[in-house]
Amino acid sequence: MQEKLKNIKLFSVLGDDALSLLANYFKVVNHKKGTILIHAEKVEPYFYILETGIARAYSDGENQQITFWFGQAGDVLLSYNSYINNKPGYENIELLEDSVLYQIHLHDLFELYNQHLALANWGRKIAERELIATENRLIDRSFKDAKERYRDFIVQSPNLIKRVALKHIASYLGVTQVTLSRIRSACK
Amino acid sequence: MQEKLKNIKLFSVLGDDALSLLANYFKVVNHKKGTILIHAEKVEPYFYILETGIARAYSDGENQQITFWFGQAGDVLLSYNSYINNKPGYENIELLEDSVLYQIHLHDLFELYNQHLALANWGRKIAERELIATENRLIDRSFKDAKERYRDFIVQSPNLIKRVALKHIASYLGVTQVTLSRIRSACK
DNA sequence: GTCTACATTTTACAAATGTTAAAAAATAGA
DNA sequence: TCTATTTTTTAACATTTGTAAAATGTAGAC
Repeated sequence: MQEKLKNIKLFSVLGDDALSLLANYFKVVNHKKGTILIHAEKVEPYFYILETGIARAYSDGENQQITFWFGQAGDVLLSYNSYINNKPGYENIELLEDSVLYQIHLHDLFELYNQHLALANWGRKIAERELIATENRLIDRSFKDAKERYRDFIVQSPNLIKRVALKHIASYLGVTQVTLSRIRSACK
Repeated sequence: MQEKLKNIKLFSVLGDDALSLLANYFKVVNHKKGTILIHAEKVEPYFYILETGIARAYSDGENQQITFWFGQAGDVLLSYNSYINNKPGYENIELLEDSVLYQIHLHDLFELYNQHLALANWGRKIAERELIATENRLIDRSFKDAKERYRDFIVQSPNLIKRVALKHIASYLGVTQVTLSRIRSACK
């Protein structure tokens, strides 16, 4: 397991001692495309890292779902409100492809955080990086119009464009599918 | 200093040992209204906690500034990209009132993170909480129209409505000042 | 192949928001 | 208090985006 974890970029900053500790608790799991790994309104007790596959996080509204995050190989999947506050989360996470994941129980992870300094700081950086990315997306919503956001998305996530339904990309970009379709036809 | 820090909610989860460690490095600083405490495009080496006052974080565009965050008493002010990547950040942070702050050098803070387990986990939670708040704001941009976002803002941040210029609130809500003005006059 | 379900595009119209400019109101300093 | 400056509002018009419904495209089951 330790060898497998070593291949994940997220773990590359960790020393062998931290890695071997983690390896004791991580477990490989496989899930089919369409699996809802994390459910909104529930306390979800697992922390996952995606080895292969694609995932999306979304929230349910009255008439629509809003996809606000995509996960790719090496990314962390979890219910942040479960993780931080031990309370039901706001996000569903769906696997958009058959996936292989590494799974650890939050209980174990927190135990490790409280035992191992390097791991606690590693966990800190995971959240900090995600925060910067999210804050930048929020800022882009104001600075850039939908066309620019779509163009940026194509450049920054060419692999997602190919593999993810446009309706999900539309809501990720903050527009309806009709608007995205208009943008796409104007680009031809 | 330790007694002062104890009054900040952010520190309430810390034990006396962690707090006294921190207290050795934190320093009280005063700044006038209008001070730009954190500059975009620069590596900013300090981590601040606001004791009294109000602050806003904004990014500069070609024709406009986008305010994407407000800080109040007890909140953390820093350049996340300086903090995490030791690289120039994207945010300016301006004090909107005369303020009292606690200041610590990032170098010292990281030293503490690498010495003290409880502090490393405390730093983790700071970022995690901010992440949840930011992610929720991003989701709200899609689910709610400007009128709803304004109403929510009034309810959730009544103190900011009173003390912050409407032009800043407009860009925080993701609309122009003209649109916010229309919303406000329709609410009367 | 044909059927079915689902995804995407297109169309026409409606609603929301942006742009620009100007007026009005509020505020800070002298 | 008065002036100068800034903030906020208002107006007219342009643009973007949303909504609903129909048309088209796509993939898999049979």
